[in-house]
Amino acid sequence: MARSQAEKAQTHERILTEAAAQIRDDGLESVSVARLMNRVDLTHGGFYNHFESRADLLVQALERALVDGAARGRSLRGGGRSESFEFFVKHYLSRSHRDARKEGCALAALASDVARADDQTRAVMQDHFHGFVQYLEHTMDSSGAQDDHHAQALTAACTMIGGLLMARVLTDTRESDALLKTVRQHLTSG
Amino acid sequence: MARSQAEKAQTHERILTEAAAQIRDDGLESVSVARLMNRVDLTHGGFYNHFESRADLLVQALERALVDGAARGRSLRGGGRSESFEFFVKHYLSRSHRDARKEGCALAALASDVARADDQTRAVMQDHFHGFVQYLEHTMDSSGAQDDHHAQALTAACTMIGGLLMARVLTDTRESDALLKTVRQHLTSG
DNA sequence: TGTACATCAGTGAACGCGCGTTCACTGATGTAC
DNA sequence: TGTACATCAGTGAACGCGCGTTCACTGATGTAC
Repeated sequence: MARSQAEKAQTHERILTEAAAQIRDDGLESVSVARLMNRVDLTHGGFYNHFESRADLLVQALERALVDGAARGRSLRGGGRSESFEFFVKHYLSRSHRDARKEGCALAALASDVARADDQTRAVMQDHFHGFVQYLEHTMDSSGAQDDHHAQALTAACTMIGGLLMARVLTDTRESDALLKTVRQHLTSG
Repeated sequence: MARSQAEKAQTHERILTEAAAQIRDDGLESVSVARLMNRVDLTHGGFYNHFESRADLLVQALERALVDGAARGRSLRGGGRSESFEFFVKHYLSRSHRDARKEGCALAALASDVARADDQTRAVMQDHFHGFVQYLEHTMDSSGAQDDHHAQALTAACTMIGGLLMARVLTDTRESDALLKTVRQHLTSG
């Protein structure tokens, strides 16, 4: 039942993509090797042809989750001239983003998990957090204001991540919607 | 080896306090019944004299973690007239709070975990989030400004939780310190 | 106050289960000639 | 192009282990008389 090299690469990709979705949906610790392999229609033994260990997979899946989450944001902006801070905030703090954990920003989905993880894992998220802040700063630079854009971008990033997280915590949909709206308005009014 | 009723209450308390510290330090899923009981110098069988199940314990431990986290903030304020927004933000976004997950704010420690938990669990955190926002609003009401304090308190809460979380993610201590300082200044300059 | 007894907090063996990982095996792939 | 063979992706049984939960047991507690 061997497969070609191209097929192996595809399999690797499928495992990683599934794991990345899984950890955003249910946390780093929710991944079980056998269950993960079943979801991509394979048996568990083959896992070790692709990854050294479960821990190795988790680091790679976190990286992938962060990339996928950022890519989703990028796809929204498309080719148009929609790279405004307001546009980005509006989509980041939207009901659809709140309700799509599996496809959404991995910074928010996994912040608490990674905050208690080892250095290697935190370093992966740290890099992507830098990218997130830099993008925000970039959208601000094209605006006219003169203030310290880095400090503003850093704070906005924390507000957005915290806001999305708390919107996902609230059980009352109306209240969660209201939180998103309030935070959105606060960020785009200043 | 039976114990008096007073001793039972003490045991219950010790289990709950230990579990509350444990989940803030290492997440809801990190609790194992046998390990938890060992940490309070008991054997695992006795656990079910105190809790219906592990899931039951986790809900109660979350409640306790949130209460303990809030109590820690309250103890800082002491009896003095230190209930200013600035004072609270300064301590919430401090290095010592960042480095004391076990004793710190459970909203930040468990936000991602709870965001993906069941309704009952999320409702527990929701209640405490309300309390957190109300306290912030209260500290603002004593200030002179006229703006919408509820909206400001809600946004500040998200910024503080997101800021503390990301400070814990960053592996570079200097950078983490700088993040805390930047967010602190941003919150207390407006 | 003293005795007889029901209660029940805590013990530790046992249960069935899913976990991460290993490994002998299979058969298609892809290379050497 | 055709044949012989090494490689290696994927299979599935097996491993030892820790998990949550149950239960018969123990002996101090605390009540009834």
